[in-house]
Amino acid sequence: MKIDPKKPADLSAQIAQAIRDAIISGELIVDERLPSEAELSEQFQVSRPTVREALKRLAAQSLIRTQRGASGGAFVNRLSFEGAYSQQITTSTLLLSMNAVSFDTACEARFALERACAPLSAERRTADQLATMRAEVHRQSQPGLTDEAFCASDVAFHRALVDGAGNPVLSYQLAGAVEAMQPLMNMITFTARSREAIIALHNQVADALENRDSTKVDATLVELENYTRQLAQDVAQQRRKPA
Amino acid sequence: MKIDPKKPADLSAQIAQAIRDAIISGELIVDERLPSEAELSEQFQVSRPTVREALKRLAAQSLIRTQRGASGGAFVNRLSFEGAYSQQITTSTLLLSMNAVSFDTACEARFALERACAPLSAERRTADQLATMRAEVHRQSQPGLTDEAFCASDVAFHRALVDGAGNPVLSYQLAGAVEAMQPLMNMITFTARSREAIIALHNQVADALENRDSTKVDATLVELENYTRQLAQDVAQQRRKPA
DNA sequence: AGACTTTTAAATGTCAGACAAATAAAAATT
DNA sequence: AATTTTTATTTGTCTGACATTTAAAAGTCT
Repeated sequence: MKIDPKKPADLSAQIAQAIRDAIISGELIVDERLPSEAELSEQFQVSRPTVREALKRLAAQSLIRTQRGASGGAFVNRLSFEGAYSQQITTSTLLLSMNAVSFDTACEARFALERACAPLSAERRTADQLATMRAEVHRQSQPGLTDEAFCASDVAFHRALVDGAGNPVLSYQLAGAVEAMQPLMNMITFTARSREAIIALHNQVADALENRDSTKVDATLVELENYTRQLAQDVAQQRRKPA
Repeated sequence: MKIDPKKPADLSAQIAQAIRDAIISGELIVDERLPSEAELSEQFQVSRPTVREALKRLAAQSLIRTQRGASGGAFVNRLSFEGAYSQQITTSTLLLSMNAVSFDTACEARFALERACAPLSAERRTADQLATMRAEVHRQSQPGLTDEAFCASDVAFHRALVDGAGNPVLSYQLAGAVEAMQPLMNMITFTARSREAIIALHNQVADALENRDSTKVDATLVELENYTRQLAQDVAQQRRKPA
C-alpha cells in the first residue's frame, strides 16, 4: 500500500486508490484503524490536506468512517446491504435521468427483474411481508392520495415483494431498479380508474403469494407491466396533442 | 443550494450533499460548470480546503470532474452506464466478501437475474453477441488454462448473454451480480471433467440462443445453476475432510 | 491584415503551520 | 474506590502561500 509513482494524476486520487485496493484485497480488514492523517502524510510523503482529500473520497463511497478524539481515526467500514442501497438508488436514478432512458426500457428491466424474484418470493415470503403488501394496497385505495404518495406506496409494495425472496443480494440489486423508476412513474397522472386497475392487480399478486402460486404471480406481473406501459403511452400521447 | 445549517456534522459532507441534491434535482445540469472553489467557499462561508473536500467526495462518486487551467473548474458529469459499472462491481464485490454471503445465496441471485434476461436475449441477441459467446466457450476449452482465466471467460460469456437483452438498464444491474461472483468462483478448483460439463452447458445455451429458443435457454441455465452449486458444495466438503 | 509567439490571468493542485473541538486515557483529588 | 481534572491524541477547519496547467489576451513579425 505504499506505491505512489509521481508521474500521473492527482495525488489524492492515487492515495485513495491505494487504500481502496488495500481494502478490496483484504490487506485492511473491517473495523481496522488506518494510520492517522499525520502518519499517512508521512508515509505517502504528502501534506495532510492531500491525505484528507483522499480519505474524503473513500468516505463518500462508505469505505471508511472517521471518528474524532484521542483514539479516533479512520476505520474500515463494513459495507452493509442497507447502506449500499442509498448509493445504488442515487446512481440508478441519475443514470436514468441523465441518459434519457425511455420509460419502456426502464419498465421492462424492472419487471424482468421482479419476475425473477417471483418464484423465490412465492416459496419463501413471510406472513410479515405479505401483511406489508396488504397494508400498502390498502393505502393505495385511500381517497385523496396524491400521485406522489401513490407512487411511493407502489414502490413499497414492490420492495416487499422483492424482499420476500429472502435473498439479500437480490434485494440489493433490485432496490436500484425499483426505486429509480419512481421519478419516471411520478410523471404519470393516475386517474381514479387507473388506480383501481392497479390496486386490483396488486391484490391479485398478494393473493397469489398468499397461496404460494408462483405461476399466478408471474402472470399477474406481466399484466401489471403491460398495463403500466400502456398507461405511460397514453399519457405521452395526450401530452403531444392536448386538444 | 445555499442551505447549510451550522448545527450538525461535517461541513464538507453537508456541502457535498447540497451540491449532490442540486445535481439530482436537475438544478445543475450535465456539463454545467460549478462556481470556482474560491466562489464556493465564499458562498458557503467556509475555507477552500473544506470546499475541496466536498468536491472530492463528489468526484469519488463520478458526479463531477475537475479541470485545471484558465477556464477550468468542476463540471457536472454525465453518469454513463459504462462508468457506473466499475463502481457497481466494486461495491457488489465488497458486499459479498464483507458480509460473508454464502456461495449459494450469491449463486441463486445471479442465476435468477440471468434467467430474467434469457427471454429478452433469445429474442434480441445479435450475431455479434452470439459470436462473442462462441469465442469464449472456445477459449474455455483450451488446455492449460488457469482457473482464474477460466472464470474470467465464464464471466465474459455470461455478460454477453446479459447484453443480448439489449437493455442497458438490465446490463447495468446485472454487471454487479455477475462480476461480483468471480472472487467466489475463483475459490473453486475446476477439474478437467467439470470444465467439460460447463462447456457443454455453455454450448447448449449458445445453441438455444441461436435458435431463439427461450425455453431451452431457461432450462439450461437451471441445469448450469444446479451444477455450479453442486460443484461448490463438493469443494467445500472436500476441504472439511481432506483425508 | 494575418499568423505566430509571448505574456497574463484564472483556476485547480499542493504545501505549511496553526487553532478548535472532541474524546479517551491518565493523573489527581476527594 | 469513585469521581473529577488534566492531558495527549486525532480529526475538523482556517489562513495564506506557491506550483502547475491552461485558455485567452497581448504583442510581434512577416
